[in-house]
Amino acid sequence: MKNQMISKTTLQIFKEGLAKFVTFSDAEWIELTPYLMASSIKKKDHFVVHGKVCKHVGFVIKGSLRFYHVKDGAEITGYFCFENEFVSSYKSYLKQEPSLTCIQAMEDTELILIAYEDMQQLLAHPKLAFKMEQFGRLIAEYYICCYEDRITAFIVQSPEERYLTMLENQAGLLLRIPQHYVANFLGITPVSLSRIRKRTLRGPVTS
Amino acid sequence: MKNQMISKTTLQIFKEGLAKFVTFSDAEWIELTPYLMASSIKKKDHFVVHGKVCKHVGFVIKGSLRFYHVKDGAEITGYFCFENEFVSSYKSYLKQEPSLTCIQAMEDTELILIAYEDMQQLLAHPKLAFKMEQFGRLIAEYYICCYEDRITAFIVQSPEERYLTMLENQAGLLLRIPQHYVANFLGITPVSLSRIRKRTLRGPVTS
DNA sequence: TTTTGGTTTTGATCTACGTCAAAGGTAAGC
DNA sequence: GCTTACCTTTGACGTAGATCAAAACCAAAA
Repeated sequence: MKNQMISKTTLQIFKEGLAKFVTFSDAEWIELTPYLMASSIKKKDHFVVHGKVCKHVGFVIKGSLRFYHVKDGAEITGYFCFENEFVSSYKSYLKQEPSLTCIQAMEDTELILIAYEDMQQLLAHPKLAFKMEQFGRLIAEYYICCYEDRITAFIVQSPEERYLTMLENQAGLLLRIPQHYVANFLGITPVSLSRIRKRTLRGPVTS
Repeated sequence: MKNQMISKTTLQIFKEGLAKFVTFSDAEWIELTPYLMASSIKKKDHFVVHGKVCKHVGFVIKGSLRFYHVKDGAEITGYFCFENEFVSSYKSYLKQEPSLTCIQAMEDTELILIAYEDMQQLLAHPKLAFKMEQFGRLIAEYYICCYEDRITAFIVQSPEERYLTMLENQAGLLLRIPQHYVANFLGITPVSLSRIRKRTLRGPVTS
């Protein structure tokens, strides 16, 4: 993971990504930019590893990442991040405590990072504090909604139903993620997912 | 669900509950109080029902509630709230869209409520806006951490393991919640939970 | 082209959890 | 007390998903 200057187009993508949550004025962007870092992660390298404190929130400019846990020596993938999404081991980042998950790039990935300490400064910044608080609240609320849906799926749906709804709502992702990662994400083994696909006769591309 | 004046002790409990997130000065409390409502819900009555927009966030002063979904005519309980916790059908409240979950009092319950419109006013209030934003952010972040753990449990643990960790970490709750609700919460049927308990020989009170 | 490493599929078998139904328990109400 | 309503346990049995292992597939590297 190495850090560089932020290109103009990268910054533009970031601005557009943030616009869903808050809009900063040009003057505010000038204040904000010094706290941002560009970074790239090569495929298979890690954004954060188990046991280390997650020091950054990232915004994915390009590429993708997966979250996984290690249990009995095996990796279990629990989540994914793609372009225009934020990425962090949230609990670790928010509490600055060791991360339970690993986050690894699935492809060569470009990010904009904000370090935890910088974020604390921004939250106390005379000109930016209010909007940063608002931004933080809206992001957090956004993820609460996502997580709520995901928990509900585990409570009320069978693995097969979870696969089929994923097929309806996020078919694009299925084309981009190795199937055994998807299986973990659904809470089952790769072998079982293969069988579910066979019996439902509905692969991601079937026309 | 009926609303009344807020008693002094109720307000005190609320203040202490908030203190985990933000502390308001006496002057700020004077501004804030008009936006609060006391409310009570009788056992089995609903805080919000499926299909209706959730108009309030509540803070539980006394009592408990359960979240449930209805699937094929059956109720599936997915979450609980107890004293000193916030309660709302978050996605519905935050987006002001129809709720997918029902929230029902498991016991006679007393709450402090903030209506959505009032919250919007507070978030724009000249004196309180900043702290309310901060408060909102911290609450949301708190729930993100809770949800993250819950999702992880579904991904990496078996139902039996989930039960045993619940037994370790939240044994108190098991004494207060009917077992068939706990079963749903763990993602299994009441019959299966009964068998897990038998085979692990570890009920909630075994000494 | 062949090799290699990783992924998906398939087969055989096991088992935890689901389903249905009956029997006990327990607590509230009459 | 008895009744009623609701939980929990138990039994019998079905099934989806897990496990283990082999084969097929596929794409990148040599």
